Parts: sequence; C-alpha cells; structure tokens
Amino acid sequence: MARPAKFDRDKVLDRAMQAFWEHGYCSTSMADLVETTKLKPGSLYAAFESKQGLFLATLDRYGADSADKLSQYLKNADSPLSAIEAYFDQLVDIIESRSEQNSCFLVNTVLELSRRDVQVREHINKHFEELESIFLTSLKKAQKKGELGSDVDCETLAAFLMNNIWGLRVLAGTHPRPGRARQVAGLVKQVLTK
Amino acid sequence: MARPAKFDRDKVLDRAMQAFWEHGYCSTSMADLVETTKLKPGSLYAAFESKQGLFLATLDRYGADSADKLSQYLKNADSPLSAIEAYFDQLVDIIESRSEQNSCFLVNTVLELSRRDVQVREHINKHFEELESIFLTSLKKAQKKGELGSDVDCETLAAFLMNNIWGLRVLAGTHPRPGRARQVAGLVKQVLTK
DNA sequence: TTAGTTATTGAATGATCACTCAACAATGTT
DNA sequence: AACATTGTTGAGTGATCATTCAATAACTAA
Repeated sequence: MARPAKFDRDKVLDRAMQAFWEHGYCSTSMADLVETTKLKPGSLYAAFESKQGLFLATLDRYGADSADKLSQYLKNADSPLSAIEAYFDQLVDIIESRSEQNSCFLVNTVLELSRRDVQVREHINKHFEELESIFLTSLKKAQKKGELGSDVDCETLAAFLMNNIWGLRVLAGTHPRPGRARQVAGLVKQVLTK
Repeated sequence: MARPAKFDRDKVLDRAMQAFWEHGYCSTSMADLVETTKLKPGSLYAAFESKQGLFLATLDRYGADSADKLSQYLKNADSPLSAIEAYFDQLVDIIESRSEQNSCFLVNTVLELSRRDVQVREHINKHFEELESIFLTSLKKAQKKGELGSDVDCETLAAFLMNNIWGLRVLAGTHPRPGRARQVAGLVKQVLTK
C-alpha cells in the first residue's frame, strides 16, 4: 500500500464547482482553483488530470445534485401537477431573491462551452435529459390521475417546462425588476393547469 | 486636417462581432481579433480603446440589427399574431438547420458576462427591452383587432415570449434532436392563439 | 513645399496562463 | 527497520494574454 490522500474529494469538488459556477470556465484560473481548493497544483493535477477534467467532475456533481433535488420535490406528491408548480415557485423565489448564486451552472456552461466542446456537451445533455425525464414521469402520473387531459402530449409539455426554466435562468442573468420572474412563471403554470 | 482612417469601421465591427459571437468574450484573444479584422493592435486600440470597448461596440451593433430584423417582421402585418408566429417559425428554422451560427450573441453574453459586469449588463438589457417592446406593440395591436382577448395581459405575454426565445437559444446550444425546437415553439404559439 | 495632424505599424512589455517535475513525506508490507 | 508505493509541495516552464509606443506614413491647410 501507499500514502493515502489527505484531502476530502467532495469538499474540493464543491469548492471548485463554486468557482466555476460563479465565474465560468475561462475566467476561473488554475491559480484561483489552487486558492479555493487549498490544494497545490501538483495535487490538483494528480487527482483530476487537467483543468478540463476537474471541470467535468464538478459538472457531474452539480447535475447529480440538481436531479436529486428535483426528484425530492416531485416524488410522492399527492398532486404531481401542484408539485411541479411548487418547484417553479421555489425557482422563482431564488431568482427574485437576487442572491449572487441564482444562475444554473448547466445553463451557463451550455452557452459558454457546449456549443463548441463535444465532451462538455455530452455531459450537459445527459443531465438535462435526466431532469426532463423526471418532469416527464410526473406529467404522466398527473395524466393518469386525470389532472391532465388525455389529449395532452406529455413529452412536449416536459420540453416546454425545460424551455421556460432555461428562459428563467437567462432572465436571472439580466437582474430583472422584482416580480417579473413570478409573472412569467405564473403564465407557465397556467399553461400547465388550464 | 490629418490622415484619414483607411479601414471600414462597419466591416471591422462585423468581423470582430463574428469572432466574439462564435467563441465568446474570454476565448477570443486580441491576437484573434487582429487576424480577423486585419487591423494591427495599435489601430484596434486607437479606434476602440480596449478589448472591452470593441466588445461593447459589437454588442450594440448586434442589438440594433436584431431589433431592425424583428421590426421588419412585425410591422405592417395584416395579422400581428400570425406575424409573431412567423417570427418564431423562422427562429425554429435557424435552430433546426443546425448551422454553426444558431445562437444569440446577446443570450450568450448574458450568461458569460452580464451576471458579473455591470456595463455589459446595461447594454444587453437595453437591447432586450427594445426587442420586448417591439413584441408588446404587436400584441397590443392584436388585442385592438380582437385577435387577443381583452382579458389578456400583453406585458406578461411579451415577457413570456422573450422567455421562450431565450429557452430556444439555450436549446440550440445542446444540439437537440431534429423537431424538438419546432415542438416547443408549437406549444408557445398555442398559448399565443388559444 | 512645408508644417501640422492623425493613422498605421509591429516589435516589445510585464502579467498571467495551464501545467510539470524533482524533492520530500507518509503510509502499508515484509 | 528497510522498502515500495503513492501523496504533497511549490518553484519553475514556455506559451499566450491584453496592451503600449516609438517610428513612420499619409493626409490637409497654409
């Protein structure tokens, strides 16, 4: 055997994720990452291969976390539809709170890198598909319970929900006037339940 | 008087815009810009002050172009509502064509820089507000003509349209399966005309 | 022609970039 | 205690970054 690693991999990933999330891939330097993770360059490279490798690892961590949170929101809800509404409500709360961290790491990354980097795109798309399939499951459940008409196309509706979440994440980046995110989400919920 | 500038400012702006649009702000180096604009560093700095100054100039050019195009689409339409539908149709065509340039320079920039840079944010928001107000004018016209119920809140509807355009631009970055953009836009149009 | 003004040129600047590596430290095995 | 293996350290690498500037060129006004 050999010397065991001293650092906590999850804690390092969290700190690196925070940095990438806040500043983006290009604007986060290895020097920044060395500072926030408290690991020296050598250890960072030994553990994650490259800046890109570390980045992909943080992307996957964020994606898994997001899917977990969404699942928690939607599973075992008596009314699948109002659970989805509740999810949008808390998303709106985050955006309206104007906190520093109201963006989505995945959406940010799509537009910074996915358009040009195949590897990043594959990781991102996997996570988006997972989130969408969680919505889809709830929508189908809602349809079975009669909350949704049998004429409704759940796949299209799930894609529509994702589209508006993405839109709201872009909106957050514009620092919109108070109430606007709620206004938009209200109309989305109306489409869902009308 | 003195020596007149030899280069065509608009052509230089167009080429720089192309570079920033395709690669983003951070990933476009001054060396790249020197190559694409055919201007030497000194001339570039004399004309635009800094990389950031050149960037803001290209942003404004793109924003003005976008507003012009949208205006052309919507003005003098017999049916304001179907003109908006037609605008979404051509947006879908661009995205489904999978061309290299199916992203929106403004949306890309919101997520790369607007969250952190006040100056960029102000420029972007100005252009978004202009686009939204063009939609709003058409929606109000539609309401006057009876295409839209008098109970509809045009402001909310305009914000909703912007939200879904942003969503579609994010979608484009994921390289979605054929037909998906049209599917989402179809539901948006349904909301508009239901 | 000459003087005054501004545009163009491109090599050079110091800073920062992602990344490497040789020396050393800490562990389990024998 | 000696060895093999792997983690840690941090100064150092060449490349590239945005930016500058002194020299030169091209124009107008007088």
